This record gives sequence, C-alpha cells and structure tokens, in this order.
Amino acid sequence: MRYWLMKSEPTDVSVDDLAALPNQTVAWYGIRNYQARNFMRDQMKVGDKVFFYHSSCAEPGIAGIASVSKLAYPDATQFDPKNKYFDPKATPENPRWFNVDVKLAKKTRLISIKELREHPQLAHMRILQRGNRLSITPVDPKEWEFIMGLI
DNA sequence: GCCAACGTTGGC
DNA sequence: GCCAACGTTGGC
Repeated sequence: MRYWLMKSEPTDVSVDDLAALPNQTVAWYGIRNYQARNFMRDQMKVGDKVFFYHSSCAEPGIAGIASVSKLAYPDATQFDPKNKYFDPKATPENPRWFNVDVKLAKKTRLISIKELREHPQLAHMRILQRGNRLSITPVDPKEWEFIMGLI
C-alpha cells in the first residue's frame, strides 16, 4: 500500500464538501498533468491512503485523511466540449486522462503548510520543495506516520 | 529534436 | 496581485 498527498482547491471541493457528498466519495477529475495522471493510472490501488490537502486558499494545509476507493478510469470531463477540462485530442477509444475515486476517512484539524515546514522530519516532502506544483505526490511511509502523530 | 515563448500553479 | 518554477506548445 502506498501513501499520497492530493491537492484540492477548497473553492472547488473542500473537505466539508467531500464529507457532504454521497458515500463521501469524489472522482478526482480534471488532472491534466502527465506525472500526476501516471501516479493515478499506474500506481494507485484501492486502499492507498491519502492526505487531502487544501491549496490555493487562505490556509493551505492537510485537512483530512482519505483513501483510494476506485482504480483509475477515464476522466469523463475530457470528452465534454462544454467542460473546462475538455481535451479535443482525447477520444473514448483513446482516452488521455484518468482519475481514481477518493473517499474521505475523516476530517482532521488543519495542519498548515507552515506547521509542516517547522518539522525537520518532513523537510524532504515534495509538497514543501521550492517550485513544487505537482498536485498529486507520493508520501514516504515515515512522513505519513510522523504526520499522523501530529493529528 | 531544440528551445523560446507562453501558460499555469500556488505560496506568499 | 506578484512572481518563481516548471510544463507545454509549436516554429524551425
């Protein structure tokens, strides 16, 4: 089993939004970065654990714990011309973008990026590196355990 | 297949 | 709103 951190903009889907969804599950649609896609398509398995992270907001940070609840499948938004994630080069026969489903396990207190930066044990986390833009990143098991200890 | 230009991300 | 970082695009 692997551990991940997945960014969501709370104005799009916040941890409270996720908690209110049927089965507390959301399709992680709209990923248009190959590295992030490959993580979902090639590596994520049902049961993998996920830190649900709020980004591009007043208080960026980890807001919940979730898990992968469905293996990657073609992202429906790529086929819809009216959708902002429409990709004219994608076809149902040859889809380009995939997403998994993510199910909330529990909302946590907000562990801000500022707090994460205070711990030397977490200094190598991808999310904390300068210039990091990847919205889905693997989390080291030791980092996962450490952060679980903060919650 | 190089690389300049451009667009996007996301913390601050 | 700024801007550094980095991914993508497209002309050559």
